[in-house]
Amino acid sequence: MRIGEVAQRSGVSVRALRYYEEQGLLHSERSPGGQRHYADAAVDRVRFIQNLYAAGLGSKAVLRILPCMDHGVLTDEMQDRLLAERARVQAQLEELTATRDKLDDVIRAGQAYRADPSAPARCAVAS
Amino acid sequence: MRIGEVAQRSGVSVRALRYYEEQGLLHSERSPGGQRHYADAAVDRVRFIQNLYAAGLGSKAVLRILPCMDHGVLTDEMQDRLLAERARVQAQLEELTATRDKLDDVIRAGQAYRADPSAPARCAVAS
DNA sequence: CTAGGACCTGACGCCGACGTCAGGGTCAAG
DNA sequence: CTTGACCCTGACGTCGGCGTCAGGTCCTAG
Repeated sequence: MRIGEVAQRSGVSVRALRYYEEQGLLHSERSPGGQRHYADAAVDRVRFIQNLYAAGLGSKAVLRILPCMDHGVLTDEMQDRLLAERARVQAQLEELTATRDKLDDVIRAGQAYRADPSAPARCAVAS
Repeated sequence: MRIGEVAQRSGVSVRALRYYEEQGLLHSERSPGGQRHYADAAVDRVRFIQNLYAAGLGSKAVLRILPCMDHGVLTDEMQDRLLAERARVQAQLEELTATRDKLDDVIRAGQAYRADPSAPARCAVAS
């Protein structure tokens, strides 16, 4: 499939796909005329890349992680990196959970205030 | 307390605090000489701002959310925004969880390979 | 009174992950 | 063979969240 279809299926822009290739994150075969052609698996790969970006990893970190998806092989160094990134993601998860809960607090406090404006007003900003 | 102490306690840079003020996220009283002075609550506020940033909200979104922390009052519009942002955070949480699990898959597959390199190698890249 | 550490206001720099524009080639259908 | 959709390679633009430097002020201790 060509780049436009990959873009559509994976939900990212054509420009982004070319950027990924530029960064060494995504490979393509070329037609005689120079156009990129991708295997079906590229779509999932792109989605995974997006996930890693969303998890706060930069393209360098992604570049360090992706090879083991290709080979299924894990050097000591790779394993360390993967574990380190896993830890980072886990930490992010916990922070995010706390933030969500805090948002819930604010929402609840506001609703309580709306129900009874004379009640104790301020919501806790406590950490 | 002055800006340096707030910075230290909240774990962000002095520059960042001035930036927050510039964006209308954080208020300070000024000494006669022009130096910023903060209430103790500023530290928690700053941490919360950081959390919201980490949750992927831009300063505009944060600016829309913070007022209700100050007043404890919730207009219809504010409530909608809060709920919307909560939903976004929740979605992020779920994506992140999936990403973490996928990382675990990769790690496990790699370890299995190391234990027995002749075993079925590739790990799943499936969405 | 003086030193030196903390603070002030601009204002420019940076970096990643693309957006966007220009100018031109490719390719399948009719 | 032509058309029109899709694709190509540069190369510059953007935007947020600060970092950093310059040149000057404040304030507290001794």
